[in-house]
Amino acid sequence: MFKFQVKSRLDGALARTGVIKTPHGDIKTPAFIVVGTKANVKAMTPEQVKGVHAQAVLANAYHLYLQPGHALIEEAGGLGSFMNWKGPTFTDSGGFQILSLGSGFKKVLAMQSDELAYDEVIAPAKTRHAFVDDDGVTFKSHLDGSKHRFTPEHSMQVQHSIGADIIFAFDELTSLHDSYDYQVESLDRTHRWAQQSLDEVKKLRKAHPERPYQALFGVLQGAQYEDLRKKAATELGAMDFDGYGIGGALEKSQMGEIIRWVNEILPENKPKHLLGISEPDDIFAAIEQGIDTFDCVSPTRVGRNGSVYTYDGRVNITAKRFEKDFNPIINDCQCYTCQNYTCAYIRHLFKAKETLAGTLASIHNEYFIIKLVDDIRASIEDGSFYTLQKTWLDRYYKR
RNA sequence: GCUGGGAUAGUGAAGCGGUCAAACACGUCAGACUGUAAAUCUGAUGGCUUAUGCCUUCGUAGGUUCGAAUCCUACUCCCAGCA
Repeated sequence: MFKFQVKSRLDGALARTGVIKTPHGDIKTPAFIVVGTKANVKAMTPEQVKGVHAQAVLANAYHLYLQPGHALIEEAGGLGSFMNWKGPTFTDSGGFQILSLGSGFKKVLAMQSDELAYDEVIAPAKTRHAFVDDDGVTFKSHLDGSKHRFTPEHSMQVQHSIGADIIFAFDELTSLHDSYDYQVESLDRTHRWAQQSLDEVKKLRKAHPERPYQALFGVLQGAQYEDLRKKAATELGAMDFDGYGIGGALEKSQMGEIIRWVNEILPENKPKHLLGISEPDDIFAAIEQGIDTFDCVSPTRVGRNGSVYTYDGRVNITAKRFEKDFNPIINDCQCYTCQNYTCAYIRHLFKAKETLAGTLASIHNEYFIIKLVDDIRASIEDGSFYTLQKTWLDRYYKR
Protein backbone atom coordinates (compact mmCIF):
# COMPACT_ATOMS: atom_id res chain seq x y z
CA MET A 1 0.00 0.00 0.00
CA PHE A 2 1.45 3.28 -1.07
CA LYS A 3 -0.51 6.36 -1.95
CA PHE A 4 0.01 10.06 -2.34
CA GLN A 5 -2.82 12.55 -2.17
CA VAL A 6 -2.51 16.25 -2.77
CA LYS A 7 -4.66 18.16 -0.31
CA SER A 8 -4.14 21.78 -1.13
CA ARG A 9 -2.12 23.95 -3.45
CA LEU A 10 -0.63 27.37 -3.35
CA ASP A 11 -2.16 29.62 -5.99
CA GLY A 12 0.07 30.15 -8.97
CA ALA A 13 2.92 28.05 -7.63
CA LEU A 14 3.99 24.43 -7.47
CA ALA A 15 3.79 24.31 -3.68
CA ARG A 16 1.24 21.92 -2.23
CA THR A 17 0.30 19.98 0.86
CA GLY A 18 -0.65 16.35 0.91
CA VAL A 19 -0.37 12.96 2.53
CA ILE A 20 1.89 10.03 1.71
CA LYS A 21 0.36 6.80 2.91
CA THR A 22 2.79 4.00 3.67
CA PRO A 23 2.44 0.59 5.31
CA HIS A 24 3.84 2.08 8.52
CA GLY A 25 1.77 5.22 8.63
CA ASP A 26 1.05 8.52 6.97
CA ILE A 27 3.37 11.42 6.28
CA LYS A 28 1.80 14.83 6.07
CA THR A 29 3.62 16.81 3.44
CA PRO A 30 5.64 18.89 3.08
CA ALA A 31 7.64 16.97 5.66
CA PHE A 32 11.17 16.94 6.93
CA ILE A 33 12.48 13.38 7.13
CA VAL A 34 15.02 12.81 9.87
CA VAL A 35 18.22 11.03 8.86
CA GLY A 36 19.22 7.90 10.73
CA THR A 37 21.98 6.58 8.51
CA LYS A 38 22.97 3.51 10.49
CA ALA A 39 19.48 2.68 11.75
CA ASN A 40 19.60 5.32 14.42
CA VAL A 41 19.27 9.05 14.54
CA LYS A 42 22.61 9.98 15.98
CA ALA A 43 22.52 10.84 19.67
CA MET A 44 18.72 10.42 19.87
CA THR A 45 16.43 7.63 21.02
CA PRO A 46 13.38 6.82 18.89
CA GLU A 47 11.24 8.31 21.66
CA GLN A 48 13.17 11.55 21.34
CA VAL A 49 12.80 11.40 17.57
CA LYS A 50 9.09 11.05 18.03
CA GLY A 51 9.19 13.82 20.60
CA VAL A 52 10.46 16.30 18.01
CA HIS A 53 7.46 15.32 15.84
CA ALA A 54 9.48 13.54 13.19
CA GLN A 55 7.17 11.65 10.87
CA ALA A 56 9.67 9.35 9.21
CA VAL A 57 13.32 8.29 9.29
CA LEU A 58 15.75 7.77 6.42
CA ALA A 59 18.58 5.24 6.71
CA ASN A 60 21.36 4.32 4.32
CA ALA A 61 21.63 1.01 2.47
CA TYR A 62 25.39 1.25 2.02
CA HIS A 63 26.09 1.66 5.73
CA LEU A 64 23.63 -1.01 6.81
CA TYR A 65 24.91 -3.41 4.17
CA LEU A 66 28.41 -3.08 5.66
CA GLN A 67 27.23 -3.11 9.24
CA PRO A 68 25.40 -5.07 10.57
CA GLY A 69 24.48 -6.49 7.15
CA HIS A 70 21.12 -6.26 5.44
CA ALA A 71 20.39 -9.94 6.01
CA LEU A 72 20.50 -9.40 9.73
CA ILE A 73 18.07 -6.51 9.49
CA GLU A 74 15.76 -8.66 7.43
CA GLU A 75 15.98 -11.36 10.08
CA ALA A 76 15.18 -8.76 12.74
CA GLY A 77 11.93 -8.02 10.97
CA GLY A 78 13.04 -5.05 8.92
CA LEU A 79 14.47 -1.64 9.60
CA GLY A 80 11.62 -0.19 11.67
CA SER A 81 11.34 -3.20 13.89
CA PHE A 82 15.14 -3.50 14.26
CA MET A 83 15.60 0.11 15.34
CA ASN A 84 12.33 0.43 17.25
CA TRP A 85 10.93 3.11 14.96
CA LYS A 86 7.27 2.50 14.39
CA GLY A 87 6.63 5.09 11.71
CA PRO A 88 7.47 5.21 8.01
CA THR A 89 11.05 4.62 6.90
CA PHE A 90 13.14 5.42 3.85
CA THR A 91 16.49 4.08 2.71
CA ASP A 92 18.91 5.78 0.43
CA SER A 93 20.45 3.56 -2.23
CA GLY A 94 24.10 4.19 -1.49
CA GLY A 95 24.42 6.43 -4.53
CA PHE A 96 25.49 9.36 -2.41
CA GLN A 97 28.58 7.41 -1.37
CA ILE A 98 29.80 7.62 -4.96
CA LEU A 99 30.39 11.26 -4.26
CA SER A 100 31.35 11.21 -0.61
CA LEU A 101 33.69 8.22 -0.86
CA GLY A 102 34.70 9.04 -4.42
CA SER A 103 35.58 12.49 -5.61
CA GLY A 104 34.95 13.78 -2.12
CA PHE A 105 33.32 17.09 -2.90
CA LYS A 106 30.92 19.26 -1.09
CA LYS A 107 27.41 18.62 -2.28
CA VAL A 108 26.20 22.18 -2.18
CA LEU A 109 28.39 25.00 -3.31
CA ALA A 110 27.88 28.58 -2.33
CA MET A 111 28.19 30.93 -5.25
CA GLN A 112 31.84 31.92 -5.43
CA SER A 113 33.40 28.89 -3.85
CA ASP A 114 33.98 26.92 -7.04
CA GLU A 115 36.82 28.97 -8.43
CA LEU A 116 39.28 26.21 -7.71
CA ALA A 117 40.37 24.16 -10.69
CA TYR A 118 39.18 20.61 -10.95
CA ASP A 119 42.51 18.94 -10.19
CA GLU A 120 43.17 21.27 -7.30
CA VAL A 121 40.22 19.93 -5.38
CA ILE A 122 39.29 16.54 -6.81
CA ALA A 123 40.29 13.66 -4.58
CA PRO A 124 43.23 11.80 -6.10
CA ALA A 125 42.46 8.25 -7.19
CA LYS A 126 44.63 6.67 -4.52
CA THR A 127 42.63 8.25 -1.72
CA ARG A 128 39.26 7.41 -3.21
CA HIS A 129 37.02 4.76 -1.78
CA ALA A 130 34.53 4.55 -4.64
CA PHE A 131 35.03 3.89 -8.34
CA VAL A 132 32.23 4.05 -10.90
CA ASP A 133 31.93 2.02 -14.06
CA ASP A 134 29.05 1.48 -16.44
CA ASP A 135 27.53 -1.35 -14.48
CA GLY A 136 27.97 -0.22 -10.93
CA VAL A 137 30.32 1.02 -8.27
CA THR A 138 33.16 -0.64 -6.47
CA PHE A 139 33.53 0.61 -2.93
CA LYS A 140 36.30 0.23 -0.47
CA SER A 141 34.63 -0.05 2.90
CA HIS A 142 35.33 3.01 5.01
CA LEU A 143 35.29 0.67 8.01
CA ASP A 144 37.97 -1.85 7.10
CA GLY A 145 39.05 -1.15 3.52
CA SER A 146 37.46 -4.33 2.18
CA LYS A 147 36.13 -4.24 -1.38
CA HIS A 148 32.43 -4.30 -2.18
CA ARG A 149 30.38 -3.80 -5.30
CA PHE A 150 27.00 -2.17 -5.70
CA THR A 151 24.99 -2.51 -8.87
CA PRO A 152 21.43 -1.22 -9.27
CA GLU A 153 20.14 -4.75 -8.76
CA HIS A 154 22.27 -5.30 -5.71
CA SER A 155 21.22 -2.01 -4.14
CA MET A 156 17.57 -2.93 -4.67
CA GLN A 157 18.12 -6.35 -3.10
CA VAL A 158 19.84 -4.77 -0.12
CA GLN A 159 17.09 -2.19 0.26
CA HIS A 160 14.47 -4.89 -0.11
CA SER A 161 16.03 -6.84 2.74
CA ILE A 162 16.25 -3.75 4.90
CA GLY A 163 12.59 -3.27 4.16
CA ALA A 164 11.98 0.47 4.32
CA ASP A 165 8.65 1.82 3.05
CA ILE A 166 10.27 4.08 0.50
CA ILE A 167 13.52 3.24 -1.27
CA PHE A 168 15.59 5.03 -3.88
CA ALA A 169 16.92 3.94 -7.25
CA PHE A 170 20.67 3.56 -7.47
CA ASP A 171 22.14 6.70 -8.98
CA GLU A 172 25.46 8.36 -9.58
CA LEU A 173 25.92 11.61 -7.75
CA THR A 174 28.42 13.69 -9.67
CA SER A 175 30.38 16.71 -8.57
CA LEU A 176 29.79 20.20 -9.88
CA HIS A 177 33.43 20.13 -10.91
CA ASP A 178 32.88 17.29 -13.35
CA SER A 179 32.81 18.38 -16.99
CA TYR A 180 29.58 18.77 -18.95
CA ASP A 181 30.55 15.77 -21.06
CA TYR A 182 30.97 13.70 -17.96
CA GLN A 183 27.58 14.87 -16.64
CA VAL A 184 25.98 13.72 -19.90
CA GLU A 185 27.64 10.35 -19.70
CA SER A 186 26.79 9.99 -16.03
CA LEU A 187 23.16 10.95 -16.55
CA ASP A 188 22.77 8.25 -19.18
CA ARG A 189 24.24 5.78 -16.76
CA THR A 190 21.94 6.90 -13.96
CA HIS A 191 18.95 6.47 -16.26
CA ARG A 192 19.98 2.97 -17.27
CA TRP A 193 20.42 2.21 -13.60
CA ALA A 194 16.99 3.69 -12.89
CA GLN A 195 15.36 1.25 -15.30
CA GLN A 196 17.37 -1.63 -13.86
CA SER A 197 16.39 -0.57 -10.34
CA LEU A 198 12.75 -0.47 -11.35
CA ASP A 199 12.88 -3.85 -13.05
CA GLU A 200 14.58 -5.43 -10.07
CA VAL A 201 12.10 -3.98 -7.59
CA LYS A 202 9.17 -5.25 -9.65
CA LYS A 203 10.77 -8.66 -9.65
CA LEU A 204 11.27 -8.57 -5.90
CA ARG A 205 7.69 -7.43 -5.31
CA LYS A 206 6.43 -10.30 -7.40
CA ALA A 207 8.66 -12.81 -5.62
CA HIS A 208 7.56 -11.62 -2.18
CA PRO A 209 3.89 -10.70 -2.38
CA GLU A 210 3.56 -11.18 1.38
CA ARG A 211 5.87 -8.23 2.06
CA PRO A 212 4.53 -4.72 2.60
CA TYR A 213 4.69 -2.67 -0.58
CA GLN A 214 7.98 -0.84 -0.99
CA ALA A 215 7.66 2.35 -2.99
CA LEU A 216 10.53 3.09 -5.34
CA PHE A 217 11.58 6.65 -6.09
CA GLY A 218 13.65 7.43 -9.18
CA VAL A 219 16.47 9.89 -8.68
CA LEU A 220 17.04 12.89 -10.91
CA GLN A 221 20.54 14.11 -11.58
CA GLY A 222 21.89 16.59 -14.10
CA ALA A 223 23.93 18.87 -11.86
CA GLN A 224 23.48 22.55 -12.66
CA TYR A 225 22.48 22.10 -16.31
CA GLU A 226 18.96 22.96 -17.37
CA ASP A 227 18.93 20.67 -20.39
CA LEU A 228 20.17 17.73 -18.35
CA ARG A 229 17.79 18.33 -15.48
CA LYS A 230 14.87 18.54 -17.89
CA LYS A 231 16.05 15.45 -19.69
CA ALA A 232 16.14 13.65 -16.35
CA ALA A 233 12.61 14.76 -15.55
CA THR A 234 11.31 13.76 -18.96
CA GLU A 235 12.92 10.35 -19.09
CA LEU A 236 12.39 9.31 -15.47
CA GLY A 237 8.96 10.94 -15.41
CA ALA A 238 7.88 8.52 -18.11
CA MET A 239 8.93 5.56 -16.01
CA ASP A 240 6.76 3.76 -13.50
CA PHE A 241 8.20 5.12 -10.26
CA ASP A 242 6.10 5.75 -7.16
CA GLY A 243 7.79 9.07 -6.60
CA TYR A 244 10.93 11.01 -7.39
CA GLY A 245 14.02 12.10 -5.60
CA ILE A 246 15.84 15.18 -6.71
CA GLY A 247 19.49 14.68 -6.08
CA GLY A 248 22.87 15.75 -7.15
CA ALA A 249 25.29 18.45 -6.37
CA LEU A 250 23.93 21.89 -6.95
CA GLU A 251 24.76 25.48 -6.62
CA LYS A 252 22.82 26.94 -3.76
CA SER A 253 21.66 29.96 -5.69
CA GLN A 254 20.14 27.70 -8.34
CA MET A 255 18.30 25.34 -6.08
CA GLY A 256 14.76 26.63 -6.50
CA GLU A 257 15.19 27.01 -10.23
CA ILE A 258 16.45 23.47 -10.69
CA ILE A 259 13.54 22.08 -8.71
CA ARG A 260 11.09 24.10 -10.77
CA TRP A 261 12.57 22.86 -14.07
CA VAL A 262 11.98 19.25 -13.09
CA ASN A 263 8.73 19.61 -11.17
CA GLU A 264 7.07 21.31 -14.12
CA ILE A 265 7.76 18.15 -16.10
CA LEU A 266 7.42 15.31 -13.56
CA PRO A 267 3.96 13.79 -13.03
CA GLU A 268 2.35 16.05 -10.48
CA ASN A 269 0.42 13.35 -8.67
CA LYS A 270 3.61 11.73 -7.41
CA PRO A 271 5.60 12.80 -4.35
CA LYS A 272 8.87 14.63 -4.84
CA HIS A 273 11.68 14.21 -2.38
CA LEU A 274 14.65 16.56 -2.23
CA LEU A 275 17.68 14.62 -1.12
CA GLY A 276 19.88 16.00 1.60
CA ILE A 277 18.77 19.58 2.01
CA SER A 278 17.65 21.47 5.11
CA GLU A 279 18.95 25.00 5.38
CA PRO A 280 15.93 27.21 6.02
CA ASP A 281 16.25 29.27 2.84
CA ASP A 282 16.61 26.08 0.82
CA ILE A 283 13.57 24.58 2.52
CA PHE A 284 11.40 27.55 1.55
CA ALA A 285 12.74 27.54 -1.99
CA ALA A 286 12.20 23.80 -2.37
CA ILE A 287 8.69 23.72 -1.00
CA GLU A 288 7.75 26.71 -3.10
CA GLN A 289 8.75 24.69 -6.15
CA GLY A 290 6.72 21.65 -5.19
CA ILE A 291 8.95 19.52 -2.98
CA ASP A 292 6.94 17.26 -0.67
CA THR A 293 9.64 15.72 1.50
CA PHE A 294 13.31 16.16 2.18
CA ASP A 295 15.90 14.74 4.50
CA CYS A 296 19.16 16.05 5.84
CA VAL A 297 21.92 15.21 8.28
CA SER A 298 22.41 18.84 9.10
CA PRO A 299 20.26 19.22 12.25
CA THR A 300 21.99 16.35 14.03
CA ARG A 301 25.47 16.81 12.63
CA VAL A 302 25.59 20.49 13.25
CA GLY A 303 23.99 19.92 16.64
CA ARG A 304 26.58 17.40 17.72
CA ASN A 305 29.20 19.92 16.70
CA GLY A 306 27.76 22.59 18.94
CA SER A 307 25.68 24.64 16.54
CA VAL A 308 22.00 25.34 17.22
CA TYR A 309 19.23 26.97 15.26
CA THR A 310 17.58 30.16 16.42
CA TYR A 311 15.13 32.43 14.64
CA ASP A 312 18.05 34.80 14.16
CA GLY A 313 20.34 32.30 12.48
CA ARG A 314 22.43 29.37 13.55
CA VAL A 315 24.85 29.97 16.40
CA ASN A 316 27.67 28.08 18.05
CA ILE A 317 26.40 27.43 21.55
CA THR A 318 29.98 26.86 22.68
CA ALA A 319 30.71 30.57 22.23
CA LYS A 320 31.92 32.48 25.28
CA ARG A 321 28.87 34.73 25.29
CA PHE A 322 26.68 31.80 26.36
CA GLU A 323 28.83 31.00 29.40
CA LYS A 324 26.40 32.65 31.77
CA ASP A 325 23.30 32.69 29.62
CA PHE A 326 20.68 31.01 31.77
CA ASN A 327 17.96 31.23 29.15
CA PRO A 328 16.92 28.44 26.82
CA ILE A 329 18.25 28.49 23.26
CA ILE A 330 14.91 29.99 22.20
CA ASN A 331 12.64 31.41 24.87
CA ASP A 332 9.29 30.22 23.58
CA CYS A 333 10.53 27.02 21.92
CA GLN A 334 8.45 24.01 22.92
CA CYS A 335 11.17 21.41 22.42
CA TYR A 336 12.34 19.24 25.30
CA THR A 337 15.72 20.94 25.36
CA CYS A 338 14.41 24.47 25.56
CA GLN A 339 11.73 23.50 28.06
CA ASN A 340 14.32 22.12 30.46
CA TYR A 341 17.83 23.42 29.86
CA THR A 342 19.74 26.66 29.59
CA CYS A 343 22.37 27.77 27.10
CA ALA A 344 24.91 27.90 29.93
CA TYR A 345 24.26 24.27 30.80
CA ILE A 346 24.37 23.06 27.21
CA ARG A 347 27.57 25.01 26.63
CA HIS A 348 29.05 23.42 29.72
CA LEU A 349 28.16 19.95 28.42
CA PHE A 350 29.89 20.68 25.14
CA LYS A 351 32.97 22.05 26.86
CA ALA A 352 33.05 19.00 29.11
CA LYS A 353 32.57 16.73 26.10
CA GLU A 354 29.52 15.10 27.58
CA THR A 355 27.41 13.14 25.12
CA LEU A 356 24.23 14.68 26.45
CA ALA A 357 25.34 17.91 24.76
CA GLY A 358 24.90 16.41 21.30
CA THR A 359 21.60 14.90 22.29
CA LEU A 360 20.10 18.13 23.60
CA ALA A 361 21.35 20.12 20.61
CA SER A 362 20.07 17.49 18.15
CA ILE A 363 16.66 17.45 19.81
CA HIS A 364 16.42 21.20 19.52
CA ASN A 365 17.67 21.34 15.94
CA GLU A 366 15.40 18.57 14.69
CA TYR A 367 12.45 20.13 16.47
CA PHE A 368 13.29 23.51 15.01
CA ILE A 369 13.51 22.33 11.40
CA ILE A 370 10.48 20.07 11.66
CA LYS A 371 8.48 22.89 13.21
CA LEU A 372 9.56 25.20 10.41
CA VAL A 373 8.31 22.73 7.82
CA ASP A 374 5.09 22.21 9.80
CA ASP A 375 4.55 25.96 9.85
CA ILE A 376 5.20 26.16 6.13
CA ARG A 377 2.67 23.39 5.53
CA ALA A 378 0.07 25.35 7.48
CA SER A 379 0.95 28.49 5.56
CA ILE A 380 0.27 26.77 2.25
CA GLU A 381 -3.09 25.67 3.53
CA ASP A 382 -4.11 29.13 4.68
CA GLY A 383 -2.42 30.96 1.82
CA SER A 384 0.13 32.85 3.92
CA PHE A 385 3.17 31.09 2.49
CA TYR A 386 4.83 34.14 0.95
CA THR A 387 4.30 36.26 4.03
CA LEU A 388 5.86 33.59 6.22
CA GLN A 389 8.71 33.12 3.79
CA LYS A 390 9.57 36.79 3.77
CA THR A 391 9.27 37.53 7.47
CA TRP A 392 10.94 34.30 8.53
CA LEU A 393 13.91 34.51 6.19
CA ASP A 394 14.40 38.25 6.68
CA ARG A 395 14.89 37.66 10.36
CA TYR A 396 16.96 34.50 10.04
CA TYR A 397 19.49 35.93 7.61
CA LYS A 398 19.45 39.48 8.93
CA ARG A 399 22.81 39.52 10.76
C1' G B 1 71.35 19.82 57.83
C1' C B 2 73.81 16.75 53.78
C1' U B 3 73.67 14.54 48.70
C1' G B 4 71.45 14.34 44.11
C1' G B 5 67.48 16.06 40.57
C1' G B 6 64.46 20.07 38.92
C1' A B 7 62.18 25.17 37.99
C1' U B 8 60.25 26.77 30.09
C1' A B 9 54.20 30.45 27.63
C1' G B 10 46.93 28.87 30.79
C1' U B 11 48.56 23.36 31.95
C1' G B 12 51.86 19.21 30.82
C1' A B 13 56.30 18.90 28.28
C1' A B 14 60.52 19.36 24.31
C1' G B 15 64.72 22.35 23.60
C1' C B 16 70.71 22.19 26.46
C1' G B 17 75.51 28.21 22.88
C1' G B 18 73.33 31.07 17.36
C1' U B 19 68.30 29.00 12.28
C1' C B 20 63.98 30.36 19.73
C1' A B 21 58.65 34.08 20.71
C1' A B 22 60.47 28.83 21.88
C1' A B 23 58.42 21.74 19.06
C1' C B 24 54.31 18.84 20.57
C1' A B 25 49.94 17.76 23.42
C1' C B 26 45.99 19.55 26.19
C1' G B 27 43.27 23.85 27.26
C1' U B 28 41.26 28.48 25.51
C1' C B 29 39.07 31.55 21.54
C1' A B 30 36.77 31.72 16.79
C1' G B 31 34.76 29.48 12.45
C1' A B 32 32.79 25.57 9.28
C1' C B 33 29.31 21.60 8.69
C1' U B 34 23.12 20.43 3.32
C1' G B 35 20.80 11.87 0.39
C1' U B 36 26.72 11.26 7.76
C1' A B 37 34.35 7.98 6.14
C1' A B 38 31.85 13.77 10.92
C1' A B 39 30.47 13.57 19.19
C1' U B 40 34.29 15.93 13.18
C1' C B 41 37.34 19.42 10.71
C1' U B 42 39.90 24.31 10.09
C1' G B 43 42.31 28.65 12.01
C1' A B 44 44.27 31.67 16.02
C1' U B 45 46.64 31.32 20.73
C1' G B 46 53.30 36.42 24.80
C1' G B 47 52.23 41.96 23.64
C1' C B 48 51.72 45.71 19.79
C1' U B 49 50.44 45.13 14.86
C1' U B 50 49.70 45.37 7.81
C1' A B 51 54.38 43.36 8.78
C1' U B 52 59.99 39.04 5.93
C1' G B 53 58.60 44.58 11.81
C1' C B 54 59.25 46.18 16.94
C1' C B 55 58.90 45.07 22.28
C1' U B 56 58.89 41.66 26.56
C1' U B 57 59.66 36.42 27.93
C1' C B 58 62.32 30.32 29.56
C1' G B 59 62.41 30.76 38.86
C1' U B 60 65.39 35.63 40.78
C1' A B 61 69.99 38.43 40.56
C1' G B 62 74.65 38.73 38.57
C1' G B 63 78.56 36.88 35.19
C1' U B 64 81.15 34.48 30.72
C1' U B 65 80.41 35.20 25.32
C1' C B 66 80.06 38.80 19.23
C1' G B 67 75.61 35.91 20.85
C1' A B 68 72.48 32.42 26.56
C1' A B 69 66.15 29.10 27.68
C1' U B 70 70.88 26.58 26.83
C1' C B 71 77.60 27.69 30.23
C1' C B 72 79.27 29.76 35.38
C1' U B 73 78.09 31.92 40.49
C1' A B 74 74.77 33.16 44.36
C1' C B 75 69.94 33.12 46.06
C1' U B 76 64.58 31.33 46.31
C1' C B 77 61.31 27.41 45.88
C1' C B 78 60.03 22.12 44.67
C1' C B 79 61.10 16.65 44.56
C1' A B 80 63.83 12.15 46.04
C1' G B 81 67.39 9.72 49.24
C1' C B 82 70.31 10.16 53.73
C1' A B 83 70.58 12.21 58.63
